[in-house]
Amino acid sequence: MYAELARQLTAIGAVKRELARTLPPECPPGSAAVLAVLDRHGEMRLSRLTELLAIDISVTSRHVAHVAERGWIAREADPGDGRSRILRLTPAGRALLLELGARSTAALKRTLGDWAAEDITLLTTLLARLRSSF
Amino acid sequence: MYAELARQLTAIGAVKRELARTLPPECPPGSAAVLAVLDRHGEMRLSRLTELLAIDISVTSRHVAHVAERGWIAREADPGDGRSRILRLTPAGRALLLELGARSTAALKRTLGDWAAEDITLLTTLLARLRSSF
DNA sequence: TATTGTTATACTCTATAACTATA
DNA sequence: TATAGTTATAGAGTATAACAATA
Repeated sequence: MYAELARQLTAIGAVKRELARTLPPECPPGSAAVLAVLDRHGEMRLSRLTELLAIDISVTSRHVAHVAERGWIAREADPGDGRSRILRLTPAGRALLLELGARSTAALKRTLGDWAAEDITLLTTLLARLRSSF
Repeated sequence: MYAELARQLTAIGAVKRELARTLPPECPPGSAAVLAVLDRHGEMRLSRLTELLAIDISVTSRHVAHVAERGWIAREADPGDGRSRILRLTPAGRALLLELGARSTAALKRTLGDWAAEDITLLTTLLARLRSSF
């Protein structure tokens, strides 16, 4: 049972790659993830973003630098701590995120069109639960 | 609905990384995937393996070279086509696979110990279905 | 001419370690 | 001294394109 789940988890990479192909060249998956988290959870500092992405802070730092250079997020001084900055989506970042959402939704709708809505919701819920278990 | 599924799919990378950490240094995830497919579907040529892994054939070629160098698979001449070779697990490869399965199972059991068996099966089934939809 | 693989190159993601600046 | 970030370096996965060998 566990072995089969492990197999499916590794094989799911193909699906993720398909979704990644819908992204514009300027916005690699790592950038999209940063924008999505900031949109969902609001402004935050780098360490908090690192926790939510579950990657090393050095990786987060590079992703953030990438999206900041393109004007999709702003880094403002943290009034309470001179070592960190507050990260926040800009209007341009929000607009891009809308576009990305439309693309991935279209891709999923195209390939999952024959799924029952309840099954999609169920899968989403189970994935969220799996993630929180780790 | 689709957007939320897309988000969970990208976030699931953290879980995959956790599982990957259980692998021995000599056997990166790509190698493990090759061995798993050969174990599940039996001997085959590179092009077939490429289909099953859903990656580019150039990538498959490198993964296969890696596991072949370590003696985990054998590449025998294809009697029907001089351009390709038949890939098959060796006893050493099979033994390694057993070890890998034990490790990933232990890791999943540790973190998913409080899940109902039906939920694990359900998640596995839905992931398989998602993959086949793509 | 078409197909099967291989190899060179490049890009993205990730982690570790060393380092700077501030608390 | 401890913490927040940054940067350099290295390892792994993947795709594209050019190429060799065989069908």
